[in-house]
Formats: sequence, C-alpha cells, structure tokens
Amino acid sequence: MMKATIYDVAREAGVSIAAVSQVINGKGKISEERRAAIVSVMEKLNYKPSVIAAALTGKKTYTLGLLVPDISNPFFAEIARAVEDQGSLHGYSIVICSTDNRDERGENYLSLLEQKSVDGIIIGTGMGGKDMLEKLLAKSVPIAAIAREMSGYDVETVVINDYEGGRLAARHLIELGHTRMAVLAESAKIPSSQERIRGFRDELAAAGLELPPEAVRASERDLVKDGKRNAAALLDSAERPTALFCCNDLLAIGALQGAKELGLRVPEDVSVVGFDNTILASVTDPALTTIAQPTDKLGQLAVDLILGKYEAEPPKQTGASKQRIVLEPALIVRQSTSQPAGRSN
Amino acid sequence: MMKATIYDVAREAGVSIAAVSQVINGKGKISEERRAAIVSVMEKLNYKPSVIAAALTGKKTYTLGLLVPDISNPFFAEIARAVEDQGSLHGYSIVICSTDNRDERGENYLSLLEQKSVDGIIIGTGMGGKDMLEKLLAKSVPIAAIAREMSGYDVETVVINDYEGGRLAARHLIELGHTRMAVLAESAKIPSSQERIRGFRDELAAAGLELPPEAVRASERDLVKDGKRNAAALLDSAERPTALFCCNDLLAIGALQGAKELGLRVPEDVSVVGFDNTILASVTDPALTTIAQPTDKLGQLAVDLILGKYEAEPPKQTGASKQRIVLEPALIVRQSTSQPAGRSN
DNA sequence: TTGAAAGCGATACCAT
DNA sequence: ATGGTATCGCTTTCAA
Repeated sequence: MMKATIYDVAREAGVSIAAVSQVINGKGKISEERRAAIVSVMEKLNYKPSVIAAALTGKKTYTLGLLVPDISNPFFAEIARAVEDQGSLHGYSIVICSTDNRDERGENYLSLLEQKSVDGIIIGTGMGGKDMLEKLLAKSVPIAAIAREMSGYDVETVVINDYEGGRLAARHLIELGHTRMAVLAESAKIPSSQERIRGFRDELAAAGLELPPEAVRASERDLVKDGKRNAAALLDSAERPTALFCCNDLLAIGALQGAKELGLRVPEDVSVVGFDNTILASVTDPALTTIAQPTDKLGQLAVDLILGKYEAEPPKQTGASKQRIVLEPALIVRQSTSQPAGRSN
Repeated sequence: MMKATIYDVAREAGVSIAAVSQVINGKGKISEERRAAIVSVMEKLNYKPSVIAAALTGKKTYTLGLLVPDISNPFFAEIARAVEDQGSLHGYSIVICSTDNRDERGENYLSLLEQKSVDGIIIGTGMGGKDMLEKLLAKSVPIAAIAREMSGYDVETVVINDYEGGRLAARHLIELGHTRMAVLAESAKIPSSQERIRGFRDELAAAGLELPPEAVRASERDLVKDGKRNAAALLDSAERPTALFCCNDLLAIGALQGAKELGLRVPEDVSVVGFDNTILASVTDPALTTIAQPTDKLGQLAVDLILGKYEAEPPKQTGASKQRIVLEPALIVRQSTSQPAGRSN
C-alpha cells in the first residue's frame, strides 16, 4: 500500500487538487457538501498531507531543534521534556542535539538543522564556534537561548537569575550560621556558573564574609567524579569549610561522595547545597538542599518566544528587537544543610 | 540574505542545475575543473542543499522518530542519547516523542511522524492503540522495538533478556542467604516487567523458595512515590521480607525511602535490588545494587537495525523477516544488598 | 465556488 | 561530459 497523495484524494473525490488543498488548510471557499465529501475520501484513503511537500512551498516544517550539552543529563532531559510538551501543543516536533559542549559538534548540528529547514532553534549549550550561528542569524532563522546566556548575540532569551540563585544559597548558609564556605564550579567558560558564584560571593561579602579564590574549584568533564575529587581536596584541610555551594546537582553529588570518603557526615560536619533541583537532588541521602530552576516554565517560554507566541506584558521596550525573560530561582531546603557543628541551637 | 538554492549556484557558476546536483551527490560524470569551480561557488554562497526538497524527490529525510514513555526518565534519556549518537554517525537526526504511556499520545506522534516522512521509528514504549501502527507497517515504514517487546508485530527488535535479569537478581539475593523476598513491579501492562518477575520467581523456585502473588506490588504513575508506598506496605508486617527486587531504579529509590521511613536500614534490615543501572543507582545512599541494561548497545543496534546496517552474524534464519536481538543484562553489586540480619557470616 | 497552472528545490533520465 | 526537463506533493494565484 502506497501512501496516498493529494492527487489520489482529488481523483477519488472527483475534484481538483486545489479543492483538496482548501479543505486541508481550512481556507478558501468550498461548499459544505464538497468539503464533507472530500473529508470522507481522505479518511477512506487514510490520507495525511505530506509536511515535506508543504514545507517546500514555503510553509513551515513544524520542527524545532534543541541543542543541549547532553540529553542524558537529567537537567537537560527535563528541559527537553518541557520543550517537547510545549512544542507539541503547537504541533511542533523537537529534534534533539547533544553537543557535549564541543564546538564542532554544535556547528555540525546547526548546519544540519539548517538543511532540514527547521522553524527555529533553541540553544541551551555554549556555542564556541560563532560562525554558523551568525550565518543562521543572517538568514533570520529564529533562535532562542534557554537557561544559558548567549552574550553578544541578539537572540530571544529565557534564563533564570543565576546571580540571585547564588545569593539564595549564600543567604541560607549564612542564616544557618556558616562562616567558612567553598564552592564547586563548572568550567569557567560557562557564564551561568560564574554568575552563580558572583551572587554567592556578593552575599557573603554583605555579611562580612569572604570567599577566597582558592575556595572555588572548577570541574570540567565528569562532573560527579571531578566534584568528588575537588570536594575532597577542599575538605581535607585543618581549616576546612563547613559548607559547600555546588553549581549544579551533579557536582553536589560528587561533594556528598567526597565528604563520605573522608568520613565526614552531611550535614553534621559539612553542609552541601546543589543547583537545578533535578530528580537527583531528591534521591540522594541526605536529600539535597538545592536551588530550583523552573524547567517547565523555561521550556514553555523558549518555545513561545521562538514561535512568536509570546508578547511581553509591559509594552515592548523600544529598541530591543528580541525579548529577554529572566525567571527567579527558588531555594529548596532538604536534608543536606544544617547549622555547622559546634554552634549551639 | 536569502538561503541560496541550487539555481543560484548554477547561475553563479555558469552551469546547469544538473551539474550542481552531480557534485552534491558525487555521482555522474563531471570534469575535475568544473567540479572544483562549482564547489567553490557553493562555498562562496554558503550553499547547503535542502533536505526537504531532496526528500520530496524520493530521497531520505534523514530523520528518525524515537518514542519513549518519558524523556525525562533517566533510563530513556540514556537510551535517547545512545540512539542520537548512533544516528548522528549516519547523518540522521532524532525526533523525541514522550508518550507518558498514553495510547492516544502514541498514536498522535506516530501520525505526525508519518506526515513528516521520517525514515524510521524506534519504539521504546507500550503501544496500546494498534491502529496507527498497523497502518505504518502496511506502508512499510521501518519500525524497531527497543528495550520493550512489541509482541504480535513483526518488527525489528532489540531487547535485553529480562527473564535472565530477574534470575540474576534472585540468584544474588539467594546467595546472600535471603529467603523471604518481595517485588515492586511496574504496571502489569508492561511485558518486560512481567518477564523480570517471572525470571525472579523461577529462580526462587529452583532454590525451593516461593514468591506468593501478594508479595508482588505494582505501581502505576509516579514510580518513586508509589514504590515508596508499596515498599512500606510490604515491609510493615511481622513477617516482613528481608529483600526487595524492584523492576526499575525509580521503584528501588521508592523502596529506599519507604524503608527509611519505617526506620529500617538498607541493607542491614532489608536489601534492595534495582533494575536499569541508571545514574540514579550510583547516586543513592546506599548506592543501589541493580541489573544493568547496556543502553549504548541497545541504542546502537536499534539504529543499525532500522537503517538496515545490521546483518545477522549467523546467516539469517529463513522465515523470519525481521531480526530480533537479545542482549544480556548484568548484575551490578553496590551497597544496597547484604546478608539478611541474623545470619552468621 | 472551482480548477488550471506556476512554482518550491532538488533528482534523474534522456538527449546532445 | 553536459544540460534540458519531467517529476515529487502541495500551495497559491488567477481565470473562468
């Protein structure tokens, strides 16, 4: 059985393909009877218009590309799910592209997506190679940044307030009475990570506390493993910190493991704060206190932005051609944080 | 800047579009000089052939659909990553489709994928509504089942030996000395879950142990939460089991939480075995003993099967038109299992 | 209302 | 070796 085409339907219904096209798209003028007849033939033939053919005539492909570092990282899997759901609401499919933060992979995917004429690209990964990106922008392919700032480019953006996220973590720890803290960071190339640290540091400073540079350790590849190593290094000193702020949950898990290895209890001996509030945070023991990103909202807005379905509530500021939405993070307190040892109740 | 077309290239190079097509596809006969000239024009114009247009003439779309229950479930996210990587190797993109195990969502996605003329569909989720599926099969759209049996359909299949997985879990527990065990299952509709239980039960029987029906509890929606509740119910009795076999890691996490809530220690008071060996299993405390599925291999083979790039080593059995690959699971021992309390060393 | 016909961008067959 | 052209399935004027 071959796939039925618009010609088959037209022939079978005894009308022109133009008529069939009308009913497919619900435009133009057709008598009710004709329309009904055509519809019934379409069903009988199990006819489905080809998106491919339609796209060629200038219509949409109803496909969006989503670039993330790694779809198997729970945070991005959650983002992907949110993007998928919102896209699906508007009839769009999502093509996943895991870049591993490698520039050439990002470039390749971008090029591929262009050839496939996707209707938009949502980027949640760093883009080192800017070439491809600029070409796409020049060809006016809609692009949106999600959860990751794309500084220097005029693209639709939806991110969280990473700076505030860092402050939230700091404030929580300060309120618990911690005074000596350290942080586990992602690669220095990742702006959001830097912002989180800046917020953390500023809030500490406001409380008269300091975060020396050597108290910040960056991890590159295997976040859990590197986090563990870095945490161990940080904690294995006489003047060890009583709390660790980790720039994502994976690092926090590494911290948990590092502490355990040193025979330190969490949170009694050392408090740990994560970031992202992925499923991982709720599953560790102790469960992680972490900063939540509203992944659903992020995905939703990214899709709406790219589809032009989102209109700023306050009349768009003149000048800025692209929108920029900043969502607020939230502190989720679980069991990995407490007062530092030796501090009375 | 508009996207350049084959006509632009032809005009700019002073040749026919046929010639350009030749060099794009590397076929036909063209003199070296001409080819070089055309290539350089293509670069200059930043020309990329449209996959859409090519697909319309009967070529491939280089897109594969992947149906899973939920991409934000770590197991399927890992599967997706494997499929993506292997697809990418052959120039294919992957469209993700999370069905939530809802039949109508599955049907919708199937229909959408058909309209988009994907070159194949990999299914890792139950398909209740068989309608769409049969239509696709009739239209000879390549379909492969991954990690999930699609009984009754003649499709390429790559699964693990779930039965053996269940036996591995049982054997491990039996060797540790457990005699009273229970299991946390997924919905009864999921065949792989049933197979795991069957294997578990058979192995128990072989050791003269029994697994009464009431010792098997199924969870439906929120696996962690349901697992917790079911585990608590199972463990809150005088004759409580000393070990729990859970049909996936999410359920095992629920079991961990349920045990904790009752003040039971894992593994001292109760051993827990998971299934899938997702990242979650390595992150819990205690880390989960679990049965590993080779997700990379599964994804790789599913793609190869659907692309027809996989040839059975032993000359294909006559009769069976589709291949069926069964991979072996492996026991990963971590810290959630030990001898039952009261048993001497 | 309805239908004929001109594209959309690429492929492939067939002359030249 | 090279180019003309029909074709893929659908959308969209433009006449009738």
